[in-house]
Amino acid sequence: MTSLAGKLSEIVGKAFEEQGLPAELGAVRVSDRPDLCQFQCNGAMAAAKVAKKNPREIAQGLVDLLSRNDVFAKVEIAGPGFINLDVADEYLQDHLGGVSADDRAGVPVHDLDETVILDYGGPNIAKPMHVGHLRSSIIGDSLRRILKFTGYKTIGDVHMGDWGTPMGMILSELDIRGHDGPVTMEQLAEIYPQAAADCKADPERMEQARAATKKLQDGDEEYTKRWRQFIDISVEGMKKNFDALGVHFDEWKGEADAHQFIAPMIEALKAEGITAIDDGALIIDVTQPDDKKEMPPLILLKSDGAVMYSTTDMGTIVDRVKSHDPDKIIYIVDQRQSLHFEQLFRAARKGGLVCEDVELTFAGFGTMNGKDGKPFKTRAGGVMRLEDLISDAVQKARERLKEVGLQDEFDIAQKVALAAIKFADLQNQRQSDYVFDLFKMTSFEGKTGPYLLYQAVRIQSLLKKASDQGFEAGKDFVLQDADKPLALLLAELPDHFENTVKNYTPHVLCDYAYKLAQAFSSFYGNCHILSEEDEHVRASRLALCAQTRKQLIMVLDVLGIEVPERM
RNA sequence: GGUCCCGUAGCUCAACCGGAUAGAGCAACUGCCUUCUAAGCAGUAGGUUGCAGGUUCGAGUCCUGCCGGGAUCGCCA
Repeated sequence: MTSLAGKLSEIVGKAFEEQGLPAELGAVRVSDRPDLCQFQCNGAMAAAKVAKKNPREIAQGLVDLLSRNDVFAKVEIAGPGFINLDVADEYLQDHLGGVSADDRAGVPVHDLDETVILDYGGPNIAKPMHVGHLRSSIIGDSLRRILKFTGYKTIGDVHMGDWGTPMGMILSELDIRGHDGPVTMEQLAEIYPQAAADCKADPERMEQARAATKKLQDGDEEYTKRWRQFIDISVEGMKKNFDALGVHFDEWKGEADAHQFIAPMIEALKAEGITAIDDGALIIDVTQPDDKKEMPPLILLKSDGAVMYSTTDMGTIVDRVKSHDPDKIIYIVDQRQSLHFEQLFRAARKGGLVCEDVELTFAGFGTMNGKDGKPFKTRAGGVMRLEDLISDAVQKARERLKEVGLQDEFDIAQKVALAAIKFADLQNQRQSDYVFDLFKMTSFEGKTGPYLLYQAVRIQSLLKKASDQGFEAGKDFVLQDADKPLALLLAELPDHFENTVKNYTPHVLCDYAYKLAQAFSSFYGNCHILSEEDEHVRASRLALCAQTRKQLIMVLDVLGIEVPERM
């Protein structure tokens, strides 16, 4: 199944073909002038440009053909050569009947049995999770849900930072302090920043950290034991955070898990003759003849022989190909790492780590800035902890629940709070930076997650009342003029889904969900539903409500947002 | 300095392949809870899309130049 615009595109495309024009030009889209028509096709103007003909003449030929089709209630030419279309009520009603009978609301299934690995979250060992981790986690988890719904086999991997120099910083700091035995999360949270600051300030201290890193990577028994311990304790904390966010992973791997693949990989790359030694480091040149910009080489081994993130990222690709044979690997990582990923992808292809037909995508996200336009910091200069943000939002939600006379239910407050946080983040375009605003993120009014929940909950309540009165939603639609905006919007879902999947942009679905909720709220305010006298109209409107609820829940679900029973 | 990204209403952001009258939310103002949840609805106001050219029937979107901001440019991730 497809969207209504999709169906119309096919019909209009055929008309183009009959006129000896390419079918693609028959693409129909939702009109951006709803006052004039429901749908528009701009292809006649494009065709005219190529054929150097009068666009209105071309449009006229198409209009003559299309007017004979009883799918359309109106076909007319406007302006320079727009073809404006209205569908017949019966056609819209039939289409909607099909949508409501489909448990996917018309969203097609991608059934090629393809596997996609998503790399998101990326928390670091020994650092408490802060709001900076939100974007990767939330966008990644949402993309995982979206692709899963679309029909891919999905694997979400947290890909922890657990094998680089920060590990050496911690281990050497423990040595300096003479610390023996296990460390607690609290100790770690104090030790790591101290070590990092010292290393930054003192090159000699940094050398110690590098040496410790190398020693760990070489398998030193004592270091490995300690490392294992603080990894375990860190992961425990992370899981708590991700659980609180409702962010799911299928794999809890990290950089260290790539270690076993690295030595053989490097041997193979050397054998291929694509490596070189430069300043003591082992590198792969990834420049290409048509490069306009400078492209630094990818470093496989540092001059001291230790591995770094470029190495583990390569090894991780080997691991992923071996264990899952993926068709796509998508990285949801800070935009600022784009150069690294370009180098990585080039090196991986050059070294034959992945086949040509495996898609490697860097789905970068923008930086979370403060109101000053610089990367977000709290007033104290630190970063806001994730758990503080969540408890803040939950607290506000509980107060709100009390205000509106619902007894304080933690479950509802939790759902409202998470909806607010997640929607506030996801509605931003993935690629661009955005301003972190605590107030906005914990707001429940306007274009927010709770607004969407509220509309869904209203529908639930309405449907319950209806069934209490013995009214049922109909299977057929009998649309009045006041019902049509909502009905037409319901028929758009597949297009927005497609757009989101193509570009990995959840904000497109956020926007759609919001528009749908808005259209419903307007409909709800303008139309009698339960008190509607005509039973066919009433049943049809109940069906519209039910369908709106279904689609809202469906979209919110792939955004990682749960709807409470009431609020 | 090289490369890349951004500049849209007072603020935060949309605008699918170049389409018609550039849309939302917040903040401001005016109405609406005696029919279904006011976390809401209806409405008013707010714009030379940074500036100057160009391409096009048509430009926020493409091209050139300029101004302003940001990111990045080998052993950190």
